[in-house]
Amino acid sequence: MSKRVTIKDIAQQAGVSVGTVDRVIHERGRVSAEVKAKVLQVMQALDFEPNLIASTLAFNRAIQIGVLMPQLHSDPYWDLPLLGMRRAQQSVKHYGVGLVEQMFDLFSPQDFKRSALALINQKPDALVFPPIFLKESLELLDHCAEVEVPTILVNTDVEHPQVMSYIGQDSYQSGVLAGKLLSMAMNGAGKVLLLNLDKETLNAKHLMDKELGLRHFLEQKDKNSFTVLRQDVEDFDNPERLDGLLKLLLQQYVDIKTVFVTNSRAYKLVEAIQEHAQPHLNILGFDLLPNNLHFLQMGKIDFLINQNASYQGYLAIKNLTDYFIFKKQLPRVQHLPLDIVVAENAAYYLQREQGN
Amino acid sequence: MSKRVTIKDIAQQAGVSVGTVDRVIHERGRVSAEVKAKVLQVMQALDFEPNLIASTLAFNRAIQIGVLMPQLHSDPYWDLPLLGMRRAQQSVKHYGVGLVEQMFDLFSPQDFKRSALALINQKPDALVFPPIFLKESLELLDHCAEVEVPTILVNTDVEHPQVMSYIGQDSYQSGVLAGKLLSMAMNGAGKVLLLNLDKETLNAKHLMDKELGLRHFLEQKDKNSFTVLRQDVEDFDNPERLDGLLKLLLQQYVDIKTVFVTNSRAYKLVEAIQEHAQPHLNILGFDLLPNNLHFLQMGKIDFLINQNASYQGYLAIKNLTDYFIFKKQLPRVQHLPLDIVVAENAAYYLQREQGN
DNA sequence: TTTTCTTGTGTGTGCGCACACACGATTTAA
DNA sequence: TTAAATCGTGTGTGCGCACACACAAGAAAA
Repeated sequence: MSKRVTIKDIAQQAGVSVGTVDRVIHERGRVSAEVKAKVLQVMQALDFEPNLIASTLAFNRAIQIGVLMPQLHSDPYWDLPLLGMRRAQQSVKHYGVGLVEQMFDLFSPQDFKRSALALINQKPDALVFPPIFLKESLELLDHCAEVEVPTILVNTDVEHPQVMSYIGQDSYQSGVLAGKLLSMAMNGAGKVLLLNLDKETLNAKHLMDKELGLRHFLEQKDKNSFTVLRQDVEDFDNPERLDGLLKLLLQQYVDIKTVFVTNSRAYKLVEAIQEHAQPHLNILGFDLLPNNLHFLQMGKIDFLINQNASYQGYLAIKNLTDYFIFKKQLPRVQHLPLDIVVAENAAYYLQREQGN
Repeated sequence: MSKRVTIKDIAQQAGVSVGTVDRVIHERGRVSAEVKAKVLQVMQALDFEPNLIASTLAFNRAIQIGVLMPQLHSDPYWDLPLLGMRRAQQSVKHYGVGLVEQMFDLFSPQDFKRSALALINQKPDALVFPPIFLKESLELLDHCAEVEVPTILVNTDVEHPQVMSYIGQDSYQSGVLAGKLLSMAMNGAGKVLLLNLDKETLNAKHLMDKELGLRHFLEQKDKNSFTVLRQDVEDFDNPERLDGLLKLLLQQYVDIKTVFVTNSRAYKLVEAIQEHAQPHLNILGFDLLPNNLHFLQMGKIDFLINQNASYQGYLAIKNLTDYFIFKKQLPRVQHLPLDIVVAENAAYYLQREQGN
C-alpha cells in the first residue's frame, strides 16, 4: 500500500518549503520560474494528487448556492427539482455548501425578475434556475455575467455565455420517443392528439421541441398512416371545458387513438374525462407525479416519460459542489435519460426519486 | 450564517473536555453516567452534527474492499459491474478507499472457491461479489461471518445473515416487464419463445424468476391468447446450431411472434439468425452491451431492459464508502430501476453508464 | 496498609492542506 | 544614496476531529 504523496513530500524532494509548493499549486505567484518548474516536475514525477479532504477542511469557506425556483406547492411538477436540490444539499452540507432559496410566482415574469434581483443581491457564489421566461432569463444571465456568478440551468436550456452547465431533458428527443411509443400503441395507423396543457405555449421552447420530435418520428415512420392533431388548452384547470373539448374532437376525428400530453399534466386530462362511451384512448404523459402514477397503475395512463425532474435538481447541486470543492470541470450539457415508465416498472423509479 | 457546532462547543457547554465528548460520541466508555447524559443532552440541544470531513481526515485509515468478480473480458456483461466499481473507487479514493480485485473463471466453481479464499486471506474490510455459484457462495458467506467481513452482493440475491446489502435487479419483475412489452408487440395474441442462452440454467435463480414473471403476466393478461415456449441453449456460442434450432421451432410453431432472451446474450441470437424468409420476430433482451446496442439501433432488437449492471458495481463501492466513512446504515435490498431501452432513448443510458 | 488495577477525565499531537505573516534580498523611487 | 516598495521564500497557525497518553482518585487485591 504505497502511502499517499503529500505536499510535504514534494517540498522535500524539490528542496523547498511547503509554502512554496502551495503557491505553485494555487498559482498565487511569488515563485521564481526555476523553482516553479522544479516543483511542477517533482509533482509530475511523484504523481501528486492533493488530498481533497484535507483541502476542504483547511479551505474552510462556506459556498452559498442561490436557487431561484417557482413557489413550492404551486405546481406538483415544480416541487420535484427543488426537493432534489434540498436532498443534495443535505448530502453535501459537510462541505460547507448551503442553499439560498428564492421563490417566484410560476406565472409572473415580473415576480421572476424581482426575485432574481433579490437573490443576486445576496451575492451567492453560484446560481441555479429554470429559464421559464426566456426574455427575463436572458436579462438575468447578463446580470450574472456582470457580477461574475456562474450559473446552471435546469429544465430548459438557453444559449448564453454565462451558462456553465445545463441539466435536463432533451425535449426534441422526448417527442421522438413519444412518437415511438404511441405508434406502437396504434398498431400501424391512427391520429395522435397532441395536447399542450399550459399557458403561453408558443413561448415555451421545450413544448415546441417535443411537438417537432413527435412529428418527425411519425413522418419518417409512416407519413400516410399517422397524423398529429394539436390542441392548446390554457384553461387546463377547468375539467368541464377540457372534457367538452375532447368530446368534440373525438366526434370530429374518429380516428384519434392516442393522446400525447406534452407536460406533466396528463392527470388533469384523465380527471376531466367523463365516462362517455368512447374508444379507449392510449395516453402518454410526462413525469412521476403522484396523480400520474395513480392513473398509470389504474391503466388510465399508458406511458409516462420520466424527465427525472427531481434528479435534475439533485445533480445541479452535486455538480456545483464538484465544481467548487473538487475543482471539476462541468460539461456544458447533461441530458438525463428519458425513462419509459409503465405500471410494471414504476416502483423502482419512484424509489430512486425519493432516494437520492 | 449560523456557524457550525463543533465538539469544542459542546465540550464547553457541557463543562467537560473535548476528549470526554469524543468518548461519548464514539461510545468508547470511560465516561460516568451523569456526564454522558449531560453531554448527550447538550449535543441534542445544539443539534450537533459531526464534521465528516474533519472526521475522515483525522481517522486517517485506509479501507480495503475485496472484490471477487469473473475474469475481465471473459464475458461482456460481467465487465460492466467491475468497471463500475473501478469508477466508483476513483471517485472515493480520497477517502482512502481502495479495491483488492480477485478474478475467477466464470464457469468454474472450483476456481471461484479458490479465488475467494485467496481474497479473504488478504483480510479486506469488506467483500463484494455476485453469488454465481449458489453452494460455493453460501460457504463463502459462512466464512465471511467467521472472520467478520461484511458483504455486499451484486446481480443476484441470496438469503444469508452475513449479507449486509444486495444491489441489483428484481428478476421476477423484469420478467413481468418483458411480458408487458412483448404483449404490446404481439397485438393481442401470439407465442413467446423464451430463450435461456446459458449453462446450468436450472441452477440460476434469476433466470427462473424471469420466466415466472413473464408467465404470470401473460396469464393474468390473457390466458388463452398468449403462450410461452421455453428453450434452453447451453451451446449458445455455436451460431449454426442456434439458427438451426430456431428454424425448426418456427416451422413447428408458426405463431411464434416474439423472443425473450433472458440474459444479455440477445446479440448472439441475432448474429446467428440467417435471413431465411421468416416472419419478423420481435426480440427483447437485457443490458446495454455494445453488440446489443448495435442491433437495437439497426432494428433487429426491439427492446433492451437495462439492469444497470455497471451502476450496480458503482453503487456497491459507493455504499461501502458511506458505510465505513459516513457511518450510514445500508438498506438490505436495493433494487435498481428496470430501464426500458429502445433505439430512441438508448444514447442517454449509455452516456450515464460511462459517466458515473 | 501498601500495591495494583480500574475508572473518569484532561491534554497534546497529528491528519494534509490553506493562508497569513515574517523577513531577507532586490529593485525602484525619492 | 537612502528610503520605500516588491519579490521570493520560509514559518506558523488553524480547520475539526480521533486517538494515544497522562494522571488523579478511588476500588480491589495483596
